[in-house]
Amino acid sequence: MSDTSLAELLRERGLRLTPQRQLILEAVHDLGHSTPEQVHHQVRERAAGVNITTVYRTLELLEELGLVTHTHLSHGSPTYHRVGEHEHVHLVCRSCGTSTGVDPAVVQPVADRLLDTRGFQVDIGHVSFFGLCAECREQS
Amino acid sequence: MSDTSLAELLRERGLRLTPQRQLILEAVHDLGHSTPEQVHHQVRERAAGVNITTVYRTLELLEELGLVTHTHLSHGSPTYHRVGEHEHVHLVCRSCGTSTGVDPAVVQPVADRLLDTRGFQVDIGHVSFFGLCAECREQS
DNA sequence: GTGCCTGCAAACTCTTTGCAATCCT
DNA sequence: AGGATTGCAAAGAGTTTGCAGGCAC
Repeated sequence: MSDTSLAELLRERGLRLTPQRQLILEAVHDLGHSTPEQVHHQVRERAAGVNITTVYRTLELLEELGLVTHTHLSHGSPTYHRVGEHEHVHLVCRSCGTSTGVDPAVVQPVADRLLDTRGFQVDIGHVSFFGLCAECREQS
Repeated sequence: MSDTSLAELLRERGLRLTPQRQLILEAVHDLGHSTPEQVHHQVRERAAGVNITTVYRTLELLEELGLVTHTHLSHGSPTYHRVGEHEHVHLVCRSCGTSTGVDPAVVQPVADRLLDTRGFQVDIGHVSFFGLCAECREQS
């Protein structure tokens, strides 16, 4: 069904449905959150010829279409994930690097307050918190 | 006084106090939040010969010493700022790119809750929210 | 004097761009 | 057929590393 909506969204704009675009969208859905390089790897398991350049261009396109979004976590690379029901807040551990998701409802009160006091509309799907996860806290 | 603590921290580790290190720390303090390149520019106004490499190495060192921290905002480059009283949460507008600071107390309740429910200790000095600022919301 | 630091240049990673060939519609 | 799309290679940002000379201590 995501393929259907992809095809429709593309057609609306006079763009084309290609195997690469289907595979890349599928990879983002399957992987949860992932960097362009991780998406590339995943896609290559199915279709070896797909170029990293195409991954970048397609992720940008999918973002314009509103099918995926990206967030900047700790290091350099952005991570992409699907748009939709499963939006989440990232908890990124600065020690071990792992990233877990929590229900965005947790930050809703803060988002509401910032909208009231500052007029700033927080994008709840893009929130990341850095810090220390439970395991790493125990070790130190 | 920050110079004093810099000197002490360095000496404790057998490291040396150099003009570059003083200038770079000062630049971070003066600039608020800034990228390595911005720090480099600021430092160069006082001492033209300082190399960008040194800026990178020194920022990393200052972070180890606990004098500065960095956050990843929207695009590629990280932004550094001093550690201390003036910690703040960043509100980054995805439309115009501006970044404003708010009192971290705003997210304290969320941080507390995440510590309770997940054991995750949020680093309040590193929080960034993406979204739309008041001005950009009006325009659309 | 010792060895930490710096500057320079080159290497590296991640991402973008130009262009000709290819493929969707 | 016709123009969007891809792959390849090269160019670009941003960052890191190696090494020889210089400087803090």
